[in-house]
Amino acid sequence: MQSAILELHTLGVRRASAIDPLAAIESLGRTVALRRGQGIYEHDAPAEFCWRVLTGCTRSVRVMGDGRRQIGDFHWAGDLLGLNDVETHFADAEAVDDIVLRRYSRTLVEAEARRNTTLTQWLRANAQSDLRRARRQSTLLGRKTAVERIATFLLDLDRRAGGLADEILELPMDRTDIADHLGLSTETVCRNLARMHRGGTVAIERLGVTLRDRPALRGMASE
Amino acid sequence: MQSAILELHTLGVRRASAIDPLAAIESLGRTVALRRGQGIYEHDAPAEFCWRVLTGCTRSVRVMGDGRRQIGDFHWAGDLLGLNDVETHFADAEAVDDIVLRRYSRTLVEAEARRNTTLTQWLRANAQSDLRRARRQSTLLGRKTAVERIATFLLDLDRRAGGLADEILELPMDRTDIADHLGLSTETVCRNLARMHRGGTVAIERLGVTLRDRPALRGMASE
DNA sequence: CGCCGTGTTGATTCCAGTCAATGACTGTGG
DNA sequence: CCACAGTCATTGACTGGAATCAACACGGCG
Repeated sequence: MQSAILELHTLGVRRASAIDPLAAIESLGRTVALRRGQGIYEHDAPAEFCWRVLTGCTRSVRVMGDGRRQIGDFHWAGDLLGLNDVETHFADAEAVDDIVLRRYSRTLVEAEARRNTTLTQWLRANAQSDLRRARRQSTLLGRKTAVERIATFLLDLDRRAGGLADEILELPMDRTDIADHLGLSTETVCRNLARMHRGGTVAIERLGVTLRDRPALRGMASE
Repeated sequence: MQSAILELHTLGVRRASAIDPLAAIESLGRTVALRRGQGIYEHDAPAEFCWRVLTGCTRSVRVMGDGRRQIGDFHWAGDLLGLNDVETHFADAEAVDDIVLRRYSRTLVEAEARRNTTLTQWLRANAQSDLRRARRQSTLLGRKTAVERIATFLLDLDRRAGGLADEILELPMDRTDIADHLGLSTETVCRNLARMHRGGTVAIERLGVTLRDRPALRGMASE
């Protein structure tokens, strides 16, 4: 359990505050490892736990009756999930690759939040930050073209990863996941990546892509 | 200022708690009336105020460089806006029709939130509720067809309005607003409404529509 | 070595967008 | 009271971008 927190601090943690907001209940958490594709929680199930990603990547999926999928968010080391689902979970959560999570009782988090104002404020900020990204995603899904969506997606990942010059940008999720996140088909994702590749904007690697021309990519994203 | 709150309680107020969360600072608010089309605040401007809709309807708009619009949300009597924008506003807000708002200083709201736990909790719940709707909208924009989007939209409005049998469902926004909310063109909105009309699912009225066959509409929405 | 899952590419279809014209109302001023 | 302009809604014709359908390539692994 100590190792979990220590490990966390050695990783590139996104949006993590200097002080761990869940420090007070950290020792009451439990570390869980899952293999790629396994489920973390399911839509409509009681939101008994929330989770912090320690290593790996997860996805939040909403599935329609006929199988159409929409991936709301990917979560990475340091991110929390399930925290903003009131009563029941609002989506399925699944492991994109092999992951390690730390699990906390929501009852405990909420109890702690009632006596710790800082935590409550932080929880609100967390919800607001999720909201901001969801709104940005709406613009992408409602109004952007396929190229714009893909360029935006790559730049978002790049920003999170630190935007290192010629480093390979790892894409743990498969083309279907990317497509379902961007409201496209896998074929359209492939074709546009191929086109960017031919144009010299990106290079397609074994486990990801390398961004060769970020300015061009920013142009394609029409932010 | 008393009249504002009284008036509020005489309206069909959505998601309003029995106790007004902003009661403590209600007397420090200011009532503002705007004509249709006027702006309330602008994207990237400092989020100095938040607002409660007393009468009428507002829209939150994100505009891309080339003019493409995405309307995130419509807000109605009882709804708060601008509350979840941290530091600066994340969208433009405009009056859909003639509206009356009550304006509160965000500094005061935040100050009150620091000493009033109930308010803090409520603010978080507010952000979560906005988030939930934004996520639902993502599924709509990412994966639903034009008919499904329109049917979903109509049923959402209907639910808010109370779902009265043959009452006319007022649509204060124009077709462009609906289109920009659903990620469609005005023509597609028109054509599909016309098709629903021909099929007897809805009737198209002067200032709105009447839902003639809600079960059929629910089928079209594929929720 | 050959299977299987994933990725890529090609051919074709189709839903929704675009362009264009017309119609229905509203409000205004003569 | 009516003519007119302006706005918004509707409908039609055509186009186009992405989806769908269909092979095929490739790498990992039993």
